[in-house]
Amino acid sequence: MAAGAKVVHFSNEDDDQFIIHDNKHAAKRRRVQNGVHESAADQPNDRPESSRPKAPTQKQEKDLQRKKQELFEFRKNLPVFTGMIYNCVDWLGVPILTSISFFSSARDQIIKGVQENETVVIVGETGSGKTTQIPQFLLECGIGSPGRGAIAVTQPRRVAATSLAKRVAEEVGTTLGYRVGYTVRFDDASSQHTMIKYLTDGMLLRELLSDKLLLRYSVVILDEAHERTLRTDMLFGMVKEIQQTRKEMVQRGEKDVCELKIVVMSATLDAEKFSEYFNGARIMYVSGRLFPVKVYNTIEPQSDYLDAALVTIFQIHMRRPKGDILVFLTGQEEIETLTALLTEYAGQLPSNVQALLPCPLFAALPPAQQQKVFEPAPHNTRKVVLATNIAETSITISGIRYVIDCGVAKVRGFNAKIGVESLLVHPISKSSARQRMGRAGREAAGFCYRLYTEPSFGSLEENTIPEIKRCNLAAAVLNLKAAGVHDVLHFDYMDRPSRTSLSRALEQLYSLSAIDDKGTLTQEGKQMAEFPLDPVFSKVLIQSQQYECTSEVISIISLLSVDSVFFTPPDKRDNVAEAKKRFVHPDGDHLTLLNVLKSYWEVKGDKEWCRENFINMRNIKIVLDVRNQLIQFCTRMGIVSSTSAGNETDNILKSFLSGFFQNTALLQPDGTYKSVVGGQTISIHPGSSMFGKRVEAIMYNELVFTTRQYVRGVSTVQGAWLPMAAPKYFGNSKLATNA
DNA sequence: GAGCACTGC
Repeated sequence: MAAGAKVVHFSNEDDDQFIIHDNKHAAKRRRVQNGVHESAADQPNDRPESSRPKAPTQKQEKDLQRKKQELFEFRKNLPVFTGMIYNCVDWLGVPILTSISFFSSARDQIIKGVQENETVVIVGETGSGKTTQIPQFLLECGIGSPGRGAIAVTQPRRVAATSLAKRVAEEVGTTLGYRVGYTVRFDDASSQHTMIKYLTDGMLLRELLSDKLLLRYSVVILDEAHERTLRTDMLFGMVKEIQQTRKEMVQRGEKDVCELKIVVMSATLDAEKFSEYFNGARIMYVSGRLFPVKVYNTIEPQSDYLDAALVTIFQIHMRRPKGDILVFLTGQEEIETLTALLTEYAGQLPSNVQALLPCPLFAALPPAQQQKVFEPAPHNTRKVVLATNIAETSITISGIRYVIDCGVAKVRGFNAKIGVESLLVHPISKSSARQRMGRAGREAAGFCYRLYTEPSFGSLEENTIPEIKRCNLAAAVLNLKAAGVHDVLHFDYMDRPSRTSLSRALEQLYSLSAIDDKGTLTQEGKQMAEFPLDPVFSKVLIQSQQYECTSEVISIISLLSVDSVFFTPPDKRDNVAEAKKRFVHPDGDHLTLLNVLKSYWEVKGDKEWCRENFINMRNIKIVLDVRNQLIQFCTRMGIVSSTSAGNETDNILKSFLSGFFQNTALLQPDGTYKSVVGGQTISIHPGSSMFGKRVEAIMYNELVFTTRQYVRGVSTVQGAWLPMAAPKYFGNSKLATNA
């Protein structure tokens, strides 16, 4: 390689490399001061209003039928409709035709498959139409019917559930919420007439609490099963058990019960694992509609993938035909750094070359700016989307023909032994790398540039570790107990969490008095499980009655349920810090957050005020939704939600301490803080109002290890409060005697 | 002195 110049060499590439001057120093992770964000406050997020679940009028009926007919022309050409169904694939994933496949359509085979088997695993690539069509097939053949029960289709994400329901309602020819509908948090477009219901997996878990055998459904379709979210994994175990129970009930001749069909849908080829778990369920493969993607790996390992990404972007830009580029990076900071560098270099491009438009994309970005990613690039311009993992599953962008994959991602972890969460950069799995690659082949043949060598790819884990094995299970275990699963240690998990992790969750629930020493749910535990909250928050909310500050506690819990009520454009960090100071309460973040909400109410949510104070309007709206929902739950459970602490703000903090007594730290003589549980040195996150302050004791909302053990959501507490907050926990400790 | 992947009830 020439001195002072840098090229990234990929496998299979021809030799004419585009060379730009070595920018290694420029690419260092410096904080970018001149970002590209223009407006501070985002646009209000207008959540689509659910249509009222009514039967269509005669006129509507006519329009609906016309639309249905139009859509049918498209539907009938989908692979899942008339394509091939394969019973098996060879080791490369290439389908092997079997004789049955030739005699009937894919549709008929799928129907037959579900009719003849209690559980079916369907593997289909993106574009096969499985998620929209299969529920309709099952409705048309009568497996889903008013007599037998409805069809539930679970999705890991809200947007997917709502948009799929809208589409399928049109295809079926019904008004949304009537025969086809959806149920997600804060938004329900379903009725007793709904036969196909799309819902988030979390929502089905909640329905399980009141309908323990899911009797209103005859089929449960678990979609996107390969993602292995915590909730999908919990559903696996629960529906498997329910299926067995209902089968036995039918065999005993009980009335008003039919067997439960389970359909597991997955995009990847790990179907054997699902099949094995579901007692050898039948596997069916549906062909998809993905275009081929040519993969390049670097010849040498890259020490700085950000730098390598920058060079690769220009290599593609100068030498490859039209088509937008999607770059996978790990986080906001990297994205902002690369956006700035790209803007800088793009300005130096010769005038005969098309322009380059960087578009950052990450979850914390305000919706108005996320929207820019979807707008087609201006004439003679190539769009470069710089994204986190959000573009791997949650957001699909059209026009992408080139993917650059850095091979790493930030992953949430949980060390059950010491009970600490972490957020660290980790190599992705092969399946994740394939998923990223596939983003280049959705509309035409594409190209994927991996910024790591082929042997490195070979050494990656096959699949991402399921979430259930790397998170705090307290909420999940409480949910299981409330749904009637007493023995959570021997529950039928597809991937069993470690014993340490389960024990820790049980211990935590015991310390919160949610379960007794036999592991049985207490009265308080039952109440805690009702709330759509982490058990710790539920505990605080229940305890707030004694401290007479339920109103404030509900507000603060709602505020803590979003990442941040502020929005920080990269070039306005100082201004944001300045704005935050206006709300600071000397006792810390809990009461500071409350001040933000109070101020927001005082100005009645004025948009200009929000802009001036860098208030994240999308998140404030979520806060208000959560708050309203919590008030509703309180009313239902006989908790007076309007009780206010007035000026007794200590009571608010004492309430929080009754749940968060384990999340406390004491000031050491050297000025650092040491956690009460575990005795670790922790640092207050720079985003906290308590940053740099020294007080006797602090309580924090969360502890996450990134570059250090950082605590966020921090407030001052008095050491003397600790034994009062958790007598069972601190009763014999030194702290209690000192106090 | 200095920083927060993504979902969901």
